[in-house]
Amino acid sequence: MKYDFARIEKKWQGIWEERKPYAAVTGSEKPKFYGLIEFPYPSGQGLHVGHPRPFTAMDIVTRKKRMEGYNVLFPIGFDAFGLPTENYAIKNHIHPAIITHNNIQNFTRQLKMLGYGFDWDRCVDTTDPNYYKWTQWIFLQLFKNGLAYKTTMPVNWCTSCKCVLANEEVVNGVCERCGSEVVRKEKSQWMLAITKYAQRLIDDLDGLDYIERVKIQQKNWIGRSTGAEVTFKTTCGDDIVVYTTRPDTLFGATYMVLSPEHAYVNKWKDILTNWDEVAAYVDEAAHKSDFERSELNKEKTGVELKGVKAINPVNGREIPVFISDYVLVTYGTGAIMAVPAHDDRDWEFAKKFGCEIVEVVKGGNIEEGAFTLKDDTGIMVNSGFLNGMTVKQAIPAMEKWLEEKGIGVQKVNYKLRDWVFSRQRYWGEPIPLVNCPKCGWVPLPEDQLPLVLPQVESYEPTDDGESPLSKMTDWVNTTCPCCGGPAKRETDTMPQWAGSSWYFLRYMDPHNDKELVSKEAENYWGPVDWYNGGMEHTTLHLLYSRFWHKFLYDIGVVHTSEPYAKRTSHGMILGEGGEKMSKSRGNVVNPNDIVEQYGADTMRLHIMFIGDFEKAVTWSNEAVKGSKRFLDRCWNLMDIAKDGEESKTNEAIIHKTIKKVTEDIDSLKMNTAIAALMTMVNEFYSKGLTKGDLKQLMLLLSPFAPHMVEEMWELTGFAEKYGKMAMQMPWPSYDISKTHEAEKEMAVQVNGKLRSTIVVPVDSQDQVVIDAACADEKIKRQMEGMELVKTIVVKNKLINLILKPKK
RNA sequence: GCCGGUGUGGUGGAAUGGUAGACACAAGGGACUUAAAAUCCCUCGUUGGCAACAACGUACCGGUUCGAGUCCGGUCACCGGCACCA
Repeated sequence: MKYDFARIEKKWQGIWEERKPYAAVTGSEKPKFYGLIEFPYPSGQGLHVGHPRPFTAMDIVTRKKRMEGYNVLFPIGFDAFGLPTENYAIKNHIHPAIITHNNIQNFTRQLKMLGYGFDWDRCVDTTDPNYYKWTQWIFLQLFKNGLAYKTTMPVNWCTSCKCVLANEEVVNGVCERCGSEVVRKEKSQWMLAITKYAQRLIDDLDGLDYIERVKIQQKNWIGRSTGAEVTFKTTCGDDIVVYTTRPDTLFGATYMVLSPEHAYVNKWKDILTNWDEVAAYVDEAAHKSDFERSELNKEKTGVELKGVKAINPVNGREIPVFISDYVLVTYGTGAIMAVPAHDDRDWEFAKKFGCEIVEVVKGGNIEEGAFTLKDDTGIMVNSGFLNGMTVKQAIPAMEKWLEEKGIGVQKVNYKLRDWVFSRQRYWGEPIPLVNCPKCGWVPLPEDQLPLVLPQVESYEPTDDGESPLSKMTDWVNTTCPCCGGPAKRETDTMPQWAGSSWYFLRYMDPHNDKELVSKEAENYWGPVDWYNGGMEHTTLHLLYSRFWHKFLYDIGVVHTSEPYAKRTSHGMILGEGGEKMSKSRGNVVNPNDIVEQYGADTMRLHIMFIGDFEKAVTWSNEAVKGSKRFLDRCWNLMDIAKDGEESKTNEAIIHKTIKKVTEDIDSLKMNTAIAALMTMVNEFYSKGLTKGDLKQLMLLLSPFAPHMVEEMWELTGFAEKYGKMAMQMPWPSYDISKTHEAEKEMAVQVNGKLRSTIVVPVDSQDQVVIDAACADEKIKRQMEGMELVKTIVVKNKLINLILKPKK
């Protein structure tokens, strides 16, 4: 009988739909396993070939866990708010909700076509009011706890999306989503105080089983540094506070720089003798985007604030004060002490503006460039009481001195900024706050949630930066929940990252209309045991959701301070030619086509076989055939398998393969697991097999090719015999003593070079092996005129004979 | 510039310090077939040789070791992330 994948896959998908073998039961006696994949954005293009890679891997992991006796939660949902849908709505005049609904249906159909073992009854949709009710609820808790605040600040403004972006959404100065220019714009925005969690977000990484590069990337992004805040007096009476990581170089501070946005610039307006020049520079800087500012880093610019001098606290010297856009207002105190001898940027600036350069760490040539040390062993000079110390000794010495004099304190700084949370767009969760002229920002009472998105005429954002919702006067004008007076609703919406920051909790209890998740369900399922997702989310979704989860932990909603116990990441799938798949290159592979031509099981198997899961791989349509051929060969084994239990002939290969596949699935080495299965099948063909042997193959293959295996399981009578599907059987176990063949081929080296191989009984004594090696014809030839001085035997692997010419 | 990662046949890729190239794809040869597809068998790192075999070979240079793709030091190339963060 031929392997008719189309019929088989349709048949079993129907059976699974009906019998629900993937349903997770909250509170079962079995140990729980919560495997999670990043839920997709239901785009109009449908499933991309990039989706099945992580989905299939976690599907295999969870299928094996089920067979190992775990109560598995493997859920799916849709992260459906977002700009592409909104833009499509604008263009085609269809409501985003309708588009979303259609796209979700299409995705659902495609995901079911691939045979994933999702518990569909727990499917969530972030745009469903029953879902975003709880997104809004969490926002209200953040607000009530002082972690959501509104402030006017320069923000990243995408000129094309007409929308504010978070720092994490700006890549190389352009919008991560659309690639358009991002400019600075002063706007009043809702912010989330993620920086209050910066230290915990770093510290708690240590206890987590995340792949190392994720931890490193998150740490770098949070960017913790330690140093000191030092106060400089000025001739005008105001003190300038700076942040420095190198207080030891204070004697070398020959000038100061404030950022153009520093509050003192305006405050000193009347003192400055060159105000016009200063004002012009400030104005110019204000109109540059962050990108332009850093692009122009070839040449430092700035203006001296004439009329004010600062006083270096260690030597009392008066030093000039500048403004320059190389000092960022958003980091530290927005002001620096410049040490041109030991900082590249300060050196460059000092050369251009003719500032004094004083060497305070010996060893460089400060005429040619700043001497920036890679270690802290440099010796201090020109530094009064620090002279002769190493940098390592000088830092605490100076910190102590500053502290005693009351002019400096130790300080920790982070690069991480608070999260710009509001968006001037329609297709997002409404922010459930009301602005009352008397009471200020007032949260909506929780019993009024969800605050449903109103129907609008046009979703088009405006150039003045107002959300489309602002035109809905009926909706905007409301009454203050606090005093009952007239008030206005917030018209900005939440960013796409909101709904995805907690969705894994909703899966635990998706239909609860009283709480976002019940205590019982959260206690049972939390935390997520294994979360796989893309590296591109490391400093976005992954960081945001850790932050929200910590907050939920603090207010007692969840019982763990971290959401995910384990995090792995998959590599990208590249198009033919090793390039990123894109419509313009015409190298996009549609999973539909592969499934139609070869079947879902081949698609699943091949996407796992293609290469190292963590690395980028190139898709090849040609190579898919090999995976199909393998499944055909598995199927055809039914014709040649003889009746009987597991055979002695195949015992070693079967036990070896069980061991290999078991270990490889746990470490996501699906490619080598499949290679091992292929080797076993090849051996079955050359040595013959029994139904008992085939049974083991079917069980091992079941997570990879579930449709085909269930059909084979039925045809070979095992379904009837056990009254269970193959996927419901226990995972095969191996006996380590049965993984060895009776005889082993061992390599024989002479002076480390392979010269021959011998076959000896497994676990032979060293002397037996050496004797056998010396008796080998090829080795005998090597030994002529030589003397054996040493032997090295690696059990069951090799013998190395060290020979030396005879005297 | 800083932080990660990678470099192995024609291709995708395997190798706890222990027989480099498992497992596949492609290619070539053969069987079956009227023919094609499918299937099955054989060859398949480079050089020399009919062969047995020998020499060379995991980006490059050096080191440690009985033994290095793997460990150490240095160099080059590519990929990803961050980047005027004081």
